Amino acid sequence: MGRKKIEMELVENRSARYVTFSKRKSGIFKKASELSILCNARVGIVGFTPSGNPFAFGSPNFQAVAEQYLHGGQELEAGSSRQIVTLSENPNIKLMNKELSGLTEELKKVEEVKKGKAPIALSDLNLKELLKVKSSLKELHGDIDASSSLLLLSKKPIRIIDLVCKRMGKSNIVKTSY
Amino acid sequence: MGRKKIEMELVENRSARYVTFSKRKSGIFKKASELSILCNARVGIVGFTPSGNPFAFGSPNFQAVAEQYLHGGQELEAGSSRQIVTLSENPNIKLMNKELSGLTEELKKVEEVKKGKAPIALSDLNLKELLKVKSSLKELHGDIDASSSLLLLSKKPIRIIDLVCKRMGKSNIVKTSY
DNA sequence: AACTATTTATAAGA
DNA sequence: TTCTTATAAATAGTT
Repeated sequence: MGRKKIEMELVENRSARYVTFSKRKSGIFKKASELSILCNARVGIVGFTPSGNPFAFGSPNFQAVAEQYLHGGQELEAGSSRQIVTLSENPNIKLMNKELSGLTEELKKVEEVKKGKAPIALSDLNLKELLKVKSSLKELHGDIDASSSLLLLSKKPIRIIDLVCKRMGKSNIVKTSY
Repeated sequence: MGRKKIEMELVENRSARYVTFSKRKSGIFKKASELSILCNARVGIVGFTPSGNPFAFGSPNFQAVAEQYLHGGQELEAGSSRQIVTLSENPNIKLMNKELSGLTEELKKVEEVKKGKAPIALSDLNLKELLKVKSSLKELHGDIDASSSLLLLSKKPIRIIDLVCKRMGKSNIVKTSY
């Protein structure tokens, strides 16, 4: 979509690659936002930049999705949680928080292993990563794991079907119907 | 990008909305795939369709991302896991599997609660959802939670910054730098 | 599912 | 990064 058509292959030049990434990431975020607005869908994107930094996007954000599920949804199942008012009282949310607690437990285990033994390179790495992940999760959506929120809010199972998009070629795609 | 410019608002007509969703979802998946290929980035998308069904996409798939992290990465940290050959031996993977085990434990708790008491509508719903989620997760990427994989593979913490994309308007965006 | 008139996204270049 | 602009792509309305 530019001055020239480009081949669908790695952009060799480093700086050019970063520029391309930046532009296209913005593009995808905009598309996700539009999809969400136009179709009353919810979309979350996570990934890693060319240099390994994580990035994420939510439309609307996960907290809002949860709120919508509790209060706004016109598509709530019969007999569900209309009478529940606060998020923290909702069983779904409680379960999600339990999962986060589980992560915390894992952290403790790793820390204990680390104290008891000579530091292994990988153990150190894991510990750091877990700590980062934990703080990231909390920052991201207040003690609720992102994917857990999304998945638990689902009314139907994720369906694994091949290739959504004929044009796609290489990459592995998980499709769903609606 | 069509015969007419459309307003960025809910497509009222139900069937039209579904058609739009289908087309645009394919579009986003393609974009994500291209971003991944062009920039050597990794991208995961999860969400819900207008009717509440979950959908997901990964480029490359999570398992492949893990493999790349273990073997192919030219950007591995010094002292990390080059000598480790199988995924199942990798501490990161073990931790991820522990998390899945945690989910299983949650399931057991919910089941026990259900047996002991008269079925509450919400408990039933939660149990079903958890079961679905669990099987979905396993199907999706072999006993490894999607977001956990991604997050644990990260070398740096997720950074929460406002608005990536000026054009975006409403939706909440989590930005990152690279 | 296809077909196009148009609108958008974006590759180069500054 | 940010802006501009020529082009390639995506897609809205139709068939």
